[in-house]
Amino acid sequence: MFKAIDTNRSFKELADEVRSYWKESGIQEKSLHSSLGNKPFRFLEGPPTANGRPHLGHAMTRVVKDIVLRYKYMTGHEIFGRTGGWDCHGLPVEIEAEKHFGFNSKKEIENFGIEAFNAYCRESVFRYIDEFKEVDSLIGFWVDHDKDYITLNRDYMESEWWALKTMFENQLLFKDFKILPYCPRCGTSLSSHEVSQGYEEVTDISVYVRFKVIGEKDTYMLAWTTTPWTLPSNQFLVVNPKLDYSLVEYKGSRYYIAMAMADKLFPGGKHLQDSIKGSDLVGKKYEQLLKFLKPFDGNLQVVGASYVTVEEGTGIVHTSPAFGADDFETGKRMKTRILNPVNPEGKYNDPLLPWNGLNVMDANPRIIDYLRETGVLFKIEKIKHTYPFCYRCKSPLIYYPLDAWFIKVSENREKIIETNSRISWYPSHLKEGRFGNFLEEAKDWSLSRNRYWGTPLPVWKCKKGHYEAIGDMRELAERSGRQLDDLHRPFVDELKLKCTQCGEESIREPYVIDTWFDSGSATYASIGYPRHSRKTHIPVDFITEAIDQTRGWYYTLHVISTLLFNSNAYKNVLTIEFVLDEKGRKMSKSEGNSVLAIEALRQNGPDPLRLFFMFGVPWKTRNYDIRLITEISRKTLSTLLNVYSFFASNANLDRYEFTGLKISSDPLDQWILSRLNSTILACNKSMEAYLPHEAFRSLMDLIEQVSNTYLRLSRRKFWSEEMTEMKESAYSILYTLLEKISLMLAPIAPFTTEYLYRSLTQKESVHLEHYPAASEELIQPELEKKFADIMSIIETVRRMRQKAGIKGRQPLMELLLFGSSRIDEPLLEIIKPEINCKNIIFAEGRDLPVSSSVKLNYSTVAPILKGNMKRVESALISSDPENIIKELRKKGFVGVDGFTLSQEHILVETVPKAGFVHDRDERTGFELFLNTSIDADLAREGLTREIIRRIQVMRKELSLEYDDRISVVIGADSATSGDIRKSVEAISSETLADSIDLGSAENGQDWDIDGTKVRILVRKNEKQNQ
RNA sequence: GGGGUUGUAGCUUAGCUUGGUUUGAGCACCCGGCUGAUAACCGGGAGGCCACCGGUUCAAAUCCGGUCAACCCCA
Repeated sequence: MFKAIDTNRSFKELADEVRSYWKESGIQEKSLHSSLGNKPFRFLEGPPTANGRPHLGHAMTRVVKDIVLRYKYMTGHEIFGRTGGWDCHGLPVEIEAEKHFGFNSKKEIENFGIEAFNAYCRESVFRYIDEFKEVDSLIGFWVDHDKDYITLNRDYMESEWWALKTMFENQLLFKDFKILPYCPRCGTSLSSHEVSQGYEEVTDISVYVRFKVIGEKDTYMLAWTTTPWTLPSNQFLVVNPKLDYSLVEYKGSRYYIAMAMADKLFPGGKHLQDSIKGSDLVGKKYEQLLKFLKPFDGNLQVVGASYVTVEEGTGIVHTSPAFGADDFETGKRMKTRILNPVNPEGKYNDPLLPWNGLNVMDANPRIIDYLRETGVLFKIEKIKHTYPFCYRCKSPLIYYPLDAWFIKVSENREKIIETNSRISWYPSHLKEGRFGNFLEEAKDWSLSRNRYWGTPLPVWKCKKGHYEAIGDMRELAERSGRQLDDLHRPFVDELKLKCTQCGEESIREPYVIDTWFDSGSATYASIGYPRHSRKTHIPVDFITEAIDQTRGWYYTLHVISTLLFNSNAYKNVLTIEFVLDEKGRKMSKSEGNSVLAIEALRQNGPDPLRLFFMFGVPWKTRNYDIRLITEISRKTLSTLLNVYSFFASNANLDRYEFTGLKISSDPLDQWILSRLNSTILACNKSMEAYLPHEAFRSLMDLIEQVSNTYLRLSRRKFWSEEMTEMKESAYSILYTLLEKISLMLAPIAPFTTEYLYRSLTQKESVHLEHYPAASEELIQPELEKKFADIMSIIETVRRMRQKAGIKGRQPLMELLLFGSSRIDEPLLEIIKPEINCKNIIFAEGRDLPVSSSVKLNYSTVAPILKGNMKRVESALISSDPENIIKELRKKGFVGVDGFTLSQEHILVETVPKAGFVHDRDERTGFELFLNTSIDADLAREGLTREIIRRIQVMRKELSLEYDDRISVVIGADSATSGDIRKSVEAISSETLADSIDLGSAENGQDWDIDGTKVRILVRKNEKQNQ
């Protein structure tokens, strides 16, 4: 027996039931701890930063991961790394903690105590992890959460220490300056995340100043800046080599300036030279503007850089490497030392400066005065712009050079570009595009953070400045003489070493590392390499995350793996776009339009949501649309369940049991088996190519055809009482369809397919089975094409019926097909009932059932006939049009009233003969003529169908079982009664009526069949025991 | 300013790799039909300068160049 199902249950309810079954029977564990084969497949989970509740975007990436992993399992892979992972460190966690305690400075944290502060951070992370796990369970993301990797675990951090030590020893980890957004009042740098919270629009004073060019008479370079306080430390001027510059004479002096800005700044100025390329200016030397500090060798010259624009300013950029990131890069490129006259409190600290001791912001107006006095100030301008302020204390940030530890990425660009060439990107444009471009410009990775909650940098420094890296806990214990349980701050800070070089005491560099190094280390640290595992999983086969990870996790994984292992970190990477709200806006907490995963699951159930994520390409944004979600699952899951329900109820009545696929000669059966196997082939191909959405689309098409074509056309087979060969074959095919579709859809909609598959097969789980392989010998592309042809013809005939105003229930005598091709006889038998036509006749060679008329084509004939037009026309009309046409066909011309007319002169019009409608089927090229004459017999058959139809409706309204028998009484006028009497047999066999009586049918239902009134009474007969 | 993606009906989209009938569906609306599984289905109506301009070609939604718009990344 096949399990009867209720097709009206919600998908959420159904999923809940399946989930309980999985739990009770340990299905998930079986899948996680077993394998259907031994091909290795390595996965790596991108660890969410667990500092917020999971939303729809999280849900989508988890669904995509799950689909790929389920597919890989079903295709006989042993999956490594099928676990979760959690990114636990970092500033976002600290900020949460600061909010909790009400802190707003580092000093407060330190007064409170790093130990207690970090203890709170650790605890807060785990609060969110529970909800992630809950979502994973609800949505069916099967990973082994007992084996999750956690970046704050000792083993994980030790792996990172190993990596950092390795890098240190290979000179890949080094200390340098970095220009960071910095708050002088708080004495701390800010992360970009923090900076972005503090932008404000302000009005500032900006200055244009002129730098005297050496060796060119009375000639200056004009530069613009909003930070006059950086002018004393000017070291370079930067131009864009590709931009056009002008030399302009203005008020007796000459100025270099970007051509685009020349007329704005020098109205009426005389252009001495235009279109000077920036590259031609490179190398020019100029005099120091404020002659206090001593510049270094190679300073005070023009250099080129592509970041210079003419959007604002002059196209010539004043550069002080201490106080700007671009500036700093320029300084580094020019291999100069940095001129920094400002101390960490934001005050000048160089006695050579007249403004020594002043806060730089306060010094600004004084410097402007000085510029004016010395004649180098060209112009002052007030501007409105956005400027970053400290989000804690509101004081303006400056960019300031700080000590920082870096990973040497820039010098290894070629390597990371080369390892990128081994990666398959989905979509492919990311490889050379967004990601590739980013690699081309890869900068050294600033690793150190002056914070508390993170993996401590395992570098110690002695009093003489010798550095040393420690690779794991045992080494640390040996060197320090103390054993630690926890590598975090503040415990690790207390350990002092003895310098191996000089014997002096070493203390740890006080930084923690960028949390992106944590997650980027997952390829090896998640398995505790090298202490707990001798092998890494590098490169893993597959990762997938949202688009923002291009510059995040994808990048850090790639860089670390390339530097440490000289390998790409992953072979295949699928990128997912964001889920937007119903109006296409980005979801955000502040807008209040973000959707929590758990809510979406509650509302839709897991499978409809999963299908929604698979509808359309994953790397295009999609709008969260509940109506669309419902529609997709209705067309697939609901349809499938209904097909099953039909199958099960009929098969149970027939006591059918599946004993293998039985293929019949029926082309309908052969066709659907061909479609099935084509689809299996397509799904395998798409899934192999990491394009699960394409597999889903193929499945949607197949499900549609199974339901609306195969099953609809096969239905009659199931009505025969005995088990015919045809019927058994159809059952076996339907069973096979349901089985294979369940298997193919299982990775995408794991709950519903489990329900369906188990109801069908009584097996343990669809998820412990192999993915179907195609029986290619059953694929018949020609037959699939022929079916598309006959479907097209059926549609065309239905259109013709409508044109002629004849219902589908009214049988017609014949359809004539004119065309060079033919349709196989068995396929004609499929068409006939669909179009309700007794005969289909190929009429090629016969005369078309049209009457033709001929008339003059006035525009072509006028020059020939001139004044004889009227006369010739009447002669033409009075002649036999058939003869005219025949002669035209034969000779190409015809004589009419003394004139010779050819084909272009005569218009032939055809009209279907009375009793026919005509249309052309575009797909097959057939000209179709449908005979619409209805004689008394046909009319009676039509009436019979109408009566049957009414009785069936009434059966349904009485909720009768398929095999319930009835008695019928029909009341009608005498002519109609006469017709019905002749059709009693047909009516009773179609409606399972034991008796059809003609009478008054009191209490029966009244029907109006196109004006004919009938009253029908239906009564259920008691079942007789056999 | 640089880089990338996307633009097909009111909405969601297929087709673009490899140029070849009149760009094909679904949702929603209206009309008609069909239905002994279905929350369905079928036909018709209305709704497309395939974003725009140019080029290649016998032929362009498709290939190439440019423009515009939206979004994303970077500065």
